[in-house]
Amino acid sequence: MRFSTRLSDSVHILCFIYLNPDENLSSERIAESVRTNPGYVRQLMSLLRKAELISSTKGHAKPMLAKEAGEITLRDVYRAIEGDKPLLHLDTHTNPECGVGVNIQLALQEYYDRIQAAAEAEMARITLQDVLDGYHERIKGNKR
Amino acid sequence: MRFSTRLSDSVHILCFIYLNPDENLSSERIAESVRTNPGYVRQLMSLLRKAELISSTKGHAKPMLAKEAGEITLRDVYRAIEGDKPLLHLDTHTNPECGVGVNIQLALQEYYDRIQAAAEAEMARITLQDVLDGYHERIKGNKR
DNA sequence: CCTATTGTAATTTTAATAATAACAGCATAT
DNA sequence: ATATGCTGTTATTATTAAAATTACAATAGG
Repeated sequence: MRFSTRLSDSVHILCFIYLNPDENLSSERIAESVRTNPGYVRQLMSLLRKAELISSTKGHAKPMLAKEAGEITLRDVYRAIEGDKPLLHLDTHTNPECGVGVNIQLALQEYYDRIQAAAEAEMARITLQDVLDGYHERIKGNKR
Repeated sequence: MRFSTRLSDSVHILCFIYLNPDENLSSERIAESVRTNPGYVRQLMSLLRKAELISSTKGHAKPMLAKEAGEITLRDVYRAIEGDKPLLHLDTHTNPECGVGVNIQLALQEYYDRIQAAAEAEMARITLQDVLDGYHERIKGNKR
């Protein structure tokens, strides 16, 4: 497959909502910024809404963050979008007649869980506000 | 794309080499255990050899670990196989006319780097020996 | 009522990965 | 030395998850 940009796109959407609180924010307008199509934006927003990170109502183009930007972490967004899908994947298709493969993979799971936990712990330390701060610094820098 | 099992398969290969030090270990024999084809096994082994994790010679079916199992970390394997490819990917295809997208993505990079570093730091704490220990415990457990 | 938009699902296209195939070159045995 | 088996490498094809696209019922607001 192509590799996933869903987390990046979701953060983009959240920032875009934060940065445009008053305007009419249709999925089409957001899609223009992400350079994708409104359907994809609405799919991601649907997941963000189910995770209670944004609020939005059918027919009304005014999505809003449901929490402060400082209260939304990258882990919240990751879990909203990816659910339990991990960063690393076992090969679950090894030869079952050769016990080595199966048991190595099962042993690996335990360590992959640790790696996943370390990554998610770091995600939990990063908020949408941090990303927005980085964004604003960049904007300032460009104006110099 | 389908998601990558290259790291898992590479660990499998390394363990298989460790566990079968004397036998004739052709890529075909390893491929049977991974349930894949010899060409794929040789591709991964080529990367492992370039990273000096194994040694092998053309025409001679006797690959060997180039280091102690306790000296090979998951980060070594990950970097051998994936190089600089990260776990999380920016969307580098946002609308350049809308500065928001571009700058949000650039701001994100800094935080993705932190997440990648956290994940790799945990990988660096896990050795092939750890995985082998987990494997042996599992084998023992099954015999009970 | 009419228009714009959401929320959702179904289908198609794209692209990274794994599978497959092919072959020159080396090692070992006979 | 010759034959056989295997490696190392490259090229091509198939597979499959992600993104793009399409469609439409349902709601908000004028």
